[in-house]
Amino acid sequence: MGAMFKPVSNKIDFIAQEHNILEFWSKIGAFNKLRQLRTHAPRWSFIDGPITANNPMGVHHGWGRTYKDLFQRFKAMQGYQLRYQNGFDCQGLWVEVEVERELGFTSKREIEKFGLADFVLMCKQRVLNYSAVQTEQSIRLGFWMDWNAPQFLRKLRDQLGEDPLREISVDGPQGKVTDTVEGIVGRLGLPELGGSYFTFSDENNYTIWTVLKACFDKGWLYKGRDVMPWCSRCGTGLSQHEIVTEGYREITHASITLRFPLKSRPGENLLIWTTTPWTLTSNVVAAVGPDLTYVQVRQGEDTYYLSKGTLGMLEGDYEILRELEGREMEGWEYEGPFDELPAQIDSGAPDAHRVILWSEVGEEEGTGIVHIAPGCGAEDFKLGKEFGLPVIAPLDESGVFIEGFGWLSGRKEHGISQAIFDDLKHKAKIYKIEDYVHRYPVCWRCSEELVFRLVDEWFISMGEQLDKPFEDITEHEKEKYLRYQIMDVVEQGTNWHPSFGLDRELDWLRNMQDWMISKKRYWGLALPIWECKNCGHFDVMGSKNELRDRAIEGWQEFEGHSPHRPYVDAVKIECSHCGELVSRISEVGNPWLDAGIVAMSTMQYNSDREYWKKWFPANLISESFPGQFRNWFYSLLAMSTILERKSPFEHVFTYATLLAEDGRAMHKSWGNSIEFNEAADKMGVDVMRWLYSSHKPEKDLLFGYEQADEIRRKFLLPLWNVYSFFITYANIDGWAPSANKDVEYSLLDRWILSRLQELVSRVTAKLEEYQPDVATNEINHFLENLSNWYLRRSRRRFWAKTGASGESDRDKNAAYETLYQVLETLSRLLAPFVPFVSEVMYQNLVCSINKRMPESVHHAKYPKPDTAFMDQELVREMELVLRLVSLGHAARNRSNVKVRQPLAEAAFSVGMASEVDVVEKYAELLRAELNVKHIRMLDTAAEAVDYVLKPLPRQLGSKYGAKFPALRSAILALEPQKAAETLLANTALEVEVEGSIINVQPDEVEVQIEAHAGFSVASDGAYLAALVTKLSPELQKEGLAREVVRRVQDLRKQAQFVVDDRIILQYKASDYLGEAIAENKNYLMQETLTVVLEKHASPQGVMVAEHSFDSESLIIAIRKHG
RNA sequence: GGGCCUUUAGCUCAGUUGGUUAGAGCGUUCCUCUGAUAAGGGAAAGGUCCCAGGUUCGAAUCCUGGAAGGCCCA
Repeated sequence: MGAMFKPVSNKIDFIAQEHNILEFWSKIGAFNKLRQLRTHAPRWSFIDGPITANNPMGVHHGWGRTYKDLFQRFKAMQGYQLRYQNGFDCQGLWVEVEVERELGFTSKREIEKFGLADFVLMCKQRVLNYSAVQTEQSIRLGFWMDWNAPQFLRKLRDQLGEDPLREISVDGPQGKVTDTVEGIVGRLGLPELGGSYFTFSDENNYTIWTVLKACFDKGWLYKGRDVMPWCSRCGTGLSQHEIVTEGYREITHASITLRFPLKSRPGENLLIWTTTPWTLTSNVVAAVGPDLTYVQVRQGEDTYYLSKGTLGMLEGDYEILRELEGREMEGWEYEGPFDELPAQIDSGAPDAHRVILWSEVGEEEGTGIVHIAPGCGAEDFKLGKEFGLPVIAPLDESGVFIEGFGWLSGRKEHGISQAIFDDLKHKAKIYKIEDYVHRYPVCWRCSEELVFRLVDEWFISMGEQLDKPFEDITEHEKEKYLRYQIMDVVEQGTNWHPSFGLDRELDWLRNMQDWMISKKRYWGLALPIWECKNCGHFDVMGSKNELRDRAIEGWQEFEGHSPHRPYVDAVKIECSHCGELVSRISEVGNPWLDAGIVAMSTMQYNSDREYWKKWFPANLISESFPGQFRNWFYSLLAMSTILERKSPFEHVFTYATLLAEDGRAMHKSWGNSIEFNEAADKMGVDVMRWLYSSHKPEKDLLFGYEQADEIRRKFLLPLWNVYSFFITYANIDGWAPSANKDVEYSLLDRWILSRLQELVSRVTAKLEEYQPDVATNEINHFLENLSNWYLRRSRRRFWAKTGASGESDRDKNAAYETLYQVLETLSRLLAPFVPFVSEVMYQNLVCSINKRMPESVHHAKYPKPDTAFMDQELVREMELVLRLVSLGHAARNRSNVKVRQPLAEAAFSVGMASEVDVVEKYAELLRAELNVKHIRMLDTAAEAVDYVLKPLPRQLGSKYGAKFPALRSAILALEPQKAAETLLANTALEVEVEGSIINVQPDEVEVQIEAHAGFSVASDGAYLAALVTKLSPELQKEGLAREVVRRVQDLRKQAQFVVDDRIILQYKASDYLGEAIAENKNYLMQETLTVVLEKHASPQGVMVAEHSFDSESLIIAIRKHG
């Protein structure tokens, strides 16, 4: 017969094994075979949110990618076909910034000098480079996707650098594809090339054109003039999306309080406070709260106006002259701090300087009088419009003062504060200057402090924010406003996990401003807007063809290039209004357009609508929730709504933030960060994946080695040990699964099999409900049952000598059959979670035996619960047994008698009559586990001295409701012994409550019993275990014999004997111990596989050991027999 | 100021539709097992379930208000 399973070591290097499995998958083409196997299967659609291909991926990406792979594998095993298309996010400032850094550039001017064509090329190269890196890392994680070969991506990167226009041929799924290098790069992810999608692909860019055209047609696309956050280093504005989270820092600025002298009120001043002194150059008016109370105070010669609530900011003593309402100050004219500047004079600002009323003015900081510069702040700008004020915009795009600002012109805004203070000091305008700490916006890419600048940008209109609940929005209003269309789509077509995601998304939609889609940069979507400088009309191109048709100049220059700058900029069209030659606007697109279009572009919306219909909408998308409600989820929803008014996904699975083990964000400089590759090398990815998928997704995950180690010890090793145990003994016995399933299962077998089916059913349900954490909890619990109860109590059955008796052989076969079934099922059940170790188990348990089975566990079908094996009563009974066992161990602990010492008997009591049978039914299990000779119920009459009745609230409370307290006290008032006896005899108890008789059932009251002394006792509620601790000489000697057995086993281990090696054992023992050995000779020989047992004056063998214990002494020596 | 989330043992976290004795792991102390062995098991100590009201026979759980922290938006 010989071994049928591959031998398994219990000393296992999981990480090396993972690498072997990766090789195995690659050798047999496991992924492609899976796709072939499911070619005609029903579809399950997943859209991957693109990962930014700008750096190696981190462990936080590992978290998300584990979920993606988990759900994909689960669905594949359930028999679905999937698209398996990974996505890379390619365009945008984050790539530009890194390339700039590489080139050592610090400004936009340097990029333009360097040349846009080459710069854009380098951006593409960087993306190709890191997409290769991330592909390798993802493969290492076990993430099955339709990956491009990393070496292919690297080759394209290099060829692009050599000559982007050289023609090359590459292999695609449908054959060779020939194009220029740039052309191939632009077609990555398309059907003819396969592999990951890249948001820089031509298809992706042109499909966005389709969306923008649709917006244009609906009148939702417009050019707006607004004051917005601006990074003067990057030379671009930041959208609301970009600034809200990552964009704020605690920063200390010098704040200034200064006086605005009032005209025609000599000696009287408004007191003004600001943290941005440079904006004072552009001051136009001052605002007060109409309902706030203001005071005029005297300090020395001068008097000041400020709000009453801010009096605390004054320095030194003051005298309050009068109080007045803000509205009384309306129209007061004042002298501005920079009225001498040409910009002020030319704009007419000095004549406009006056007090206006603004209800938003508060008293939390400053003086309650707010300086307003409509060219320097978003709210200021809005007010300026409202009041028809002059607008002064002082800064150019690199943050330098433009002409008209006197000594300031040509100087940078950054670092100008001191000079302005000096100037104001000279003009005697300063009241005080002090440091002020506040949250100030910074550029999320380069950390430069933002300024607010008046600029022209392009927007998609979200429509008005109507002041009424969503339910009251009319069809007409939805028709008109994109905001409500998206909300409609979200309400009707999406499910969020966890569910609060819905509220967050709706909250974002309710409040979001118009979507700024332009960016004054270089690497990104070329916004397809051609704006006429002559008449102001603009046209939007909805496709490449439309552009070709409209082109009157520059098409040759552009042809053959991806729709990126600078080539696309060469194309000019004729203005459809005035006939003027028109250029494209210079802006590129917001990168969330690139990611948001993928539900359309990657599924061939524009090229094969039938294909798109098959896969749209996605059944699932999944990303982490911080950020994505306003980013990817939003842009995906927006673009799908614009084109189809349908949700692009049915389910969104979201999860929180990954932090370091110390609970802080991971930062290289804090020394608490772990790189993905390092984690994979040290923890192994099965461990990482289990760590990720067992975490409750909506909570932040603290990732680190301690947790990983715990998972290895608590989950992976026990699993492996059970598996290794099985293989070891199956090989010794030459056992293999057979078709003959006529098996006589033991109670224990039927129990674990029932638990297994329960597990299969629960895990499946929880994965369907997007609760992988609950699923893994179930598995952990099962594994605990399996290794710490089933296997512990079944071991001896596997050791039984084959052929000893028909009964024992049948029992052993049942044990093998059971454990095999459990492990084989587990290998499939666990495959989506831990694809490596489950593959190893499956290969050996299934493929070694039967070559006709699916070649990989990931080709197999997910287990389905077999109700024939389910036995809920058995499961409940075993729960009770486990409880009693635990009490038995506790009683031993208390008595300080070790388990190795057999005891005469254990007596139990239980809370309910129905449970008495369970003790009898499982007596053998209890006996063996607790190492006692006899199991019985506690003799309630003779041994129990005290009873306590415990009315059960769950049963009685729900049955009798408000009567419960009265019933409860009535039961407690009964004579306990008599009542207990009634109940334990399984008969109902008659209780009088408020004049009526209630029949209390035996399972509605627990009976607690307390036992005599003479036992070692442990109890938990009604449950009690008592051990008779008095030892007879026989028991004592048996205990000693077991001591000897353990020491022999230990010696076998040290000698590195195989578990079925037979041995010759020589020993020398003190007298009493000698007797114990002689009297337990058979037991000892059997346990230790001793064939020859010899008493010897000086024991000899390959291993010798000397022991003394329990006042006895022992020398033992072993050697192999035969 | 508004929306969402969180608050349970020293630490990290579970806690099903409300059930009167709130659990796990880590850490600490002790015990134990040894055919899973550079593991395993058990016990002890450790709790105002953030606070205050309310609903209910009964609240960690449901409701209201508040506090602290986080995220998002003004």
